[in-house]
Amino acid sequence: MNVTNNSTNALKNHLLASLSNDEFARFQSKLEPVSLKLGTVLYESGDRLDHAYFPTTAIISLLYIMENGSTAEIGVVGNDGILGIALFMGGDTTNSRAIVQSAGEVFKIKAQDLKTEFGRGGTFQTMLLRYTQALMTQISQTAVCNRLHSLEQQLCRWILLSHDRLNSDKLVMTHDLISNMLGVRREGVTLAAQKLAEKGLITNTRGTIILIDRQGLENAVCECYQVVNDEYNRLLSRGISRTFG
Amino acid sequence: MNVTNNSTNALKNHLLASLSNDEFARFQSKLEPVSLKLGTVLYESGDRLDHAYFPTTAIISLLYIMENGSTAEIGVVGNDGILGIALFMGGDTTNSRAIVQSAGEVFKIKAQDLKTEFGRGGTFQTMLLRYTQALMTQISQTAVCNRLHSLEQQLCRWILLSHDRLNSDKLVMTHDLISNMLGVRREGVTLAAQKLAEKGLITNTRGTIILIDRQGLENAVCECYQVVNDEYNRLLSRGISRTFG
DNA sequence: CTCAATATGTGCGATAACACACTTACAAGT
DNA sequence: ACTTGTAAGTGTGTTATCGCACATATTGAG
Repeated sequence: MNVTNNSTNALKNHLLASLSNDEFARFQSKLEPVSLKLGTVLYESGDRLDHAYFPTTAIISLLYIMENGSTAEIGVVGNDGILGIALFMGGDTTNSRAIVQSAGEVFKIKAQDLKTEFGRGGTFQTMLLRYTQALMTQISQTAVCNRLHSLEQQLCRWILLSHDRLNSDKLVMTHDLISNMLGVRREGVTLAAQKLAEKGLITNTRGTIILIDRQGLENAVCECYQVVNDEYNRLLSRGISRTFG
Repeated sequence: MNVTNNSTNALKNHLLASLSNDEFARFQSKLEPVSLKLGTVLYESGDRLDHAYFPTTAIISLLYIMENGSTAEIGVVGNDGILGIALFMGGDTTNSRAIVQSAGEVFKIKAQDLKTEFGRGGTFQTMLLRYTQALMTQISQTAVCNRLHSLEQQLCRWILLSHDRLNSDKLVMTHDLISNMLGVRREGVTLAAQKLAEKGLITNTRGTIILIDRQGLENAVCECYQVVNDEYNRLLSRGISRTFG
């Protein structure tokens, strides 16, 4: 794989794409492309972070793990963001497990390199902070949604969120995995998925959910989905985009 | 009220107390003390922020409001932090309502003054980012707690969280208000409070909860409380403290 | 083709929280 | 002392989700 290809791919990540030519030139030699398999754990809860990751086609889920082993997702990172914000926010460690929710590619960068670039200020720093702000909205909305909305609505939200970060209508994902993300029983996901399938919004086969009626899902989802989406667009809309040259 | 008094009071806020002498000297003329009554709304959801606030004795609750009017708290800000992080994170607006949960004093600063100081870098910037990181942990843990733990446990958590940010064992707070924070029914809070009172952990009278057995509450609370506490201590422990001179 | 592993479907009783309707208790002002 | 508004307590029936046990379906490896 040559450098040009790497660079082009790296620009699929919105944050990297928002760098100025100068910034990106400095940056690209520090980026290492990595392919990740479903289920790979990038950080364990409590880990000191050695690297940060810019997903391009992979999706990473941020999971909290409770003492009794139950889990719940607080947020999800795709090509819109970066995994490893604790590096520039301070603290250097994470409270969540970061696990690959959908196989794909990420670009890896050493902790120190990321910190250095953040410390320079500039567009990159601005975008990282804005992204963190957007992620906070996502986490907050998840908190509220967990409290106030039905499992069926939340499953809609989760499917749409994944779909947005994917190129495909096909989500390779077992009910069991989804139940870990949503912090509910596996049977609950099965039931909710059946309801959505009955309504013709998705198909629901072993190990895969295929999105059929995106508009229908958007009608069925709770407001939480759109609120988060709007905030991402507002904060991260690529007025600062660049082309690779 | 003279300047010396203001300054001394301002140092009750941990973030302000972490400033270097230089930084604080520059800062203190920009700070305006304000007394806040219970229920005052400092920001409404969607507002553009004109000011940020450093609480000293007041407690501010961050509430999300859903379309159907139901509400849930995502976090709470006391003398450990700052209200208005969107100003330095970017975006300048907030998604949450900020409402005074316990009357008291805050120090107000103009949006631009805060941004300027943040832009200088230094200890202050570091502390603000670390605080934001700690707040994210609080919000995340709330998300998970909402999903996985019982109302009674969450009420414990909420009482302890408030107590930590207060000088008193007396929480002036109706069940109705608490139910808005926790995103549950008022009757649910009544029931949970009764159980805690039966166990001798609190007294439960009209409009006031008095904390009786702090250790007992800590035994009854879910793990979420301690996780958040530890993270605050880790990120914000005042190794960088100063005395006013 | 068969088996083993894995994923999904189903049934049932238990429970926590819900919605709603109402009563009781308290406190402040006239 | 009485009224009024507000806070808290109570009762009943409903619902969503849980926990567990087990049946069925699908897939991949041998």
